[in-house]
Amino acid sequence: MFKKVLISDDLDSINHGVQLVTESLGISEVTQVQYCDDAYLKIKKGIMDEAPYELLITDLSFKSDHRAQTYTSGEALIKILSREHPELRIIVYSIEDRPLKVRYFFENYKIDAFVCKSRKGMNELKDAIRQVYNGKLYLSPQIQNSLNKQSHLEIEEYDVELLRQLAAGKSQDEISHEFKQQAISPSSLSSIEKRLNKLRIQFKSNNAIQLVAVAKDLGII
Amino acid sequence: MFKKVLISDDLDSINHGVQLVTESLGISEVTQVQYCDDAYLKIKKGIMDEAPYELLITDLSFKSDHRAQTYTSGEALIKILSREHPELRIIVYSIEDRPLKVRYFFENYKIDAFVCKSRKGMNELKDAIRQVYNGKLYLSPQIQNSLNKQSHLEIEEYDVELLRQLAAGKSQDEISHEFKQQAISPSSLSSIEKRLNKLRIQFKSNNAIQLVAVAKDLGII
DNA sequence: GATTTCCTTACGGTTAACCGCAACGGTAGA
DNA sequence: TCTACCGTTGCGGTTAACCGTAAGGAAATC
Repeated sequence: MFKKVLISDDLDSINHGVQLVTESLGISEVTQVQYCDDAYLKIKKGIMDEAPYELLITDLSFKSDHRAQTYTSGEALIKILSREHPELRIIVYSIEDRPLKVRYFFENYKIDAFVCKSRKGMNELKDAIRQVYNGKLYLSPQIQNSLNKQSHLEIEEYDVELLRQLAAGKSQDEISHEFKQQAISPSSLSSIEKRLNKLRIQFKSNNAIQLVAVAKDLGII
Repeated sequence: MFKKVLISDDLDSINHGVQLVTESLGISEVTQVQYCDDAYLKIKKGIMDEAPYELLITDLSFKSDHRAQTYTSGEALIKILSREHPELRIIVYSIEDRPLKVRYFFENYKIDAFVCKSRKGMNELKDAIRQVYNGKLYLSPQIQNSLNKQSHLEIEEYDVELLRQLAAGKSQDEISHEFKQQAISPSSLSSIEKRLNKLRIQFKSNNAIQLVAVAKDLGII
């Protein structure tokens, strides 16, 4: 089993719950932090001391407070760590359960497990730690279909940007000008209309208002 | 100190964290549940057995799953309990920290404390239990200004319904008919236009699309 | 090299949203 | 009682969104 594990979650209640899980697995050295920056520093220090952490269990969302932070989210932390220390195993433990988001993390950052905080989250986390220790990936049962569905795959970065601009209150005409200026293609008003029409059909929406609402529900924007 | 306490939170990690707090206060009989319906039944049973729970510590948001529930949220649970058993002390332990929401619970349900899940949530919860035991109210420091009513900007139920209908893809004309049918006043297209205009100004939105996006971000819908 | 296909763009017509103005009715205060 | 005020409703004009169609161009296919 892992010997040295780092737990990173801003909520103290959760941190204690996770610590309970690691202890039940007989992991000797477990450290808790409540800020992503602290997690980063602990991991760096572990490597310098030649006693590196083998596993990071981290939340995604961290409330900001008076302490200024370099890494303000679990994603930022995972991003830098997965690049600088690809040998570090990472388990995401989050309330997030939208398939698109889950897949995003596996595809972009090579995480080892994604466990959804839930009624059975602690048991799932225990399973996840075991699986990851054996070199396997782990996904909470409720999101196990997240990795192979291509239904959401059709959304491009362009569409996301379009939806973001809409949600920001821009008119289609303004977006057209914006895209022309940024040399984003296609940029004509007509193309933007057509693309939005496609998205409306895809997401079964009556109009742009509902479209943005649905996109927000799905975590696309 | 309290002798019999009920903890209600769907996340097992949190439940364990809260249990740790109650144990540290020397509370002998602590029960955990993960569904609001279970909380309601336990409390009813306690009264029937003439060994009632003195304190309920509950979350607000509960994920729904395969189990059909009568009470699907902490609010529904608190609503019924505060009416049927006003002698029961209630502490809300939630990630919610928006002043309007916090004040809403104090004004409508006579809760005894509102503790925000946070980095220091467990300590605050401990303080809250002590204060409530001494017959006082408790508020997490970060929301202590929530109770003074400064905000005339309060959103009415009517506005929320309007925004929901918009987000569901209804046109203003359709909403007008809908409201007429349900005898919701005002229902004229003109009034709906005017109300939406007011909301747009209030939330600094350019159009209905951005308005719905902002409302979703704020958790209004 | 010609044809097909896909994408971008343009344009006109229809519908819905947005905006200001004014009329109506209920209410509270003079 | 009169009047000022406020919220609701109706209406006309302007703007933006929506929708179908078609022209133009690039890449792909044959």
